[in-house]
Amino acid sequence: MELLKQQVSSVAGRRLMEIYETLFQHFGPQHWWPGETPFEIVVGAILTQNTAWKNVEKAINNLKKANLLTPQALYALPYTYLTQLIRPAGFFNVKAKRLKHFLHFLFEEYKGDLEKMFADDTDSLRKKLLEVPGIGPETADSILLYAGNKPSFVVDAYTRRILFRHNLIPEEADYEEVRNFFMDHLPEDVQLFNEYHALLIALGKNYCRPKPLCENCPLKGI
DNA sequence: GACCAGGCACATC
DNA sequence: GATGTGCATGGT
Repeated sequence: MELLKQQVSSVAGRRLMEIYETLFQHFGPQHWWPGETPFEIVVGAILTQNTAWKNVEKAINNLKKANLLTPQALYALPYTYLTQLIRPAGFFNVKAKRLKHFLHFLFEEYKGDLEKMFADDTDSLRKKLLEVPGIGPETADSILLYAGNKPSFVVDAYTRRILFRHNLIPEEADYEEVRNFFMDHLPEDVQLFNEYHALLIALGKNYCRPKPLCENCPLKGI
C-alpha cells in the first residue's frame, strides 16, 4: 500500500487513496468477485445487470447443478432451456440472448477459450467486448477486471453517486469520464481496482443510498 | 404495494 | 444528442 501511494502524485489521486484507505479500514477486504472460475464471473457479470446479486446466485446455482457452467455447455444449450435456468435473475429473455451473443463471440474469435481471450491486451479486448450486443461498459470492465485480472476500473451507479456527493466529479459525468478519473489518478493496479470497486459498493449499499444515510458514514469528516 | 437492484439497447423526439 | 422505455424476478 505504501508503495502504491508513492505512485500517486495528483491532489485527486491522494484524495482517492484517502477514501480508499478509510473504506478499507472500515469494511475490510471484500473478496470480490464471488465466483469459482473466470467463466462463472463472466456469466455473473451479464446476469447481474440491474439485478440484485442474490437473484443472480440462484440462476448461477441452477447452471452449476445442471453442470452447464462451461463455455462449451452453454454454447450448445438451447435458448429456451437457458431462459428457464436463469429465470430467477430476471430479464431472462434479454439475458439469455446476451449470454448467447457473448458465447458466439468467444467461439468465433477464440475457439471458446477464455484464456486466449484474456491474452489480448486490455484496450483492444475492451473495444471488442463493447461490440458484443448486451455488453456495455460496466459489464466489459467487470469481465476484464474480475474474470481476466486486467487493470480496468469498474464504474457503477454507486460509484458515480459517491464521487458526485463528495464533489469529485460533476453530476453529468458519463461512464468513460468517471472511469478515466480513477485510471488517470490511481496507479494501474489490479488488486487496488478490484478492492476499490467492491468497497464503493459496500459503502453504497450501507450508506450512500438514494436517500443518503450520512450520519454514521465512514467517509464522514474526511 | 411501491421501490430498488452490481445495465443495456432501441425508439422517439 | 438527449431523454424515455422495455426487459422480469425477488427482497425490503
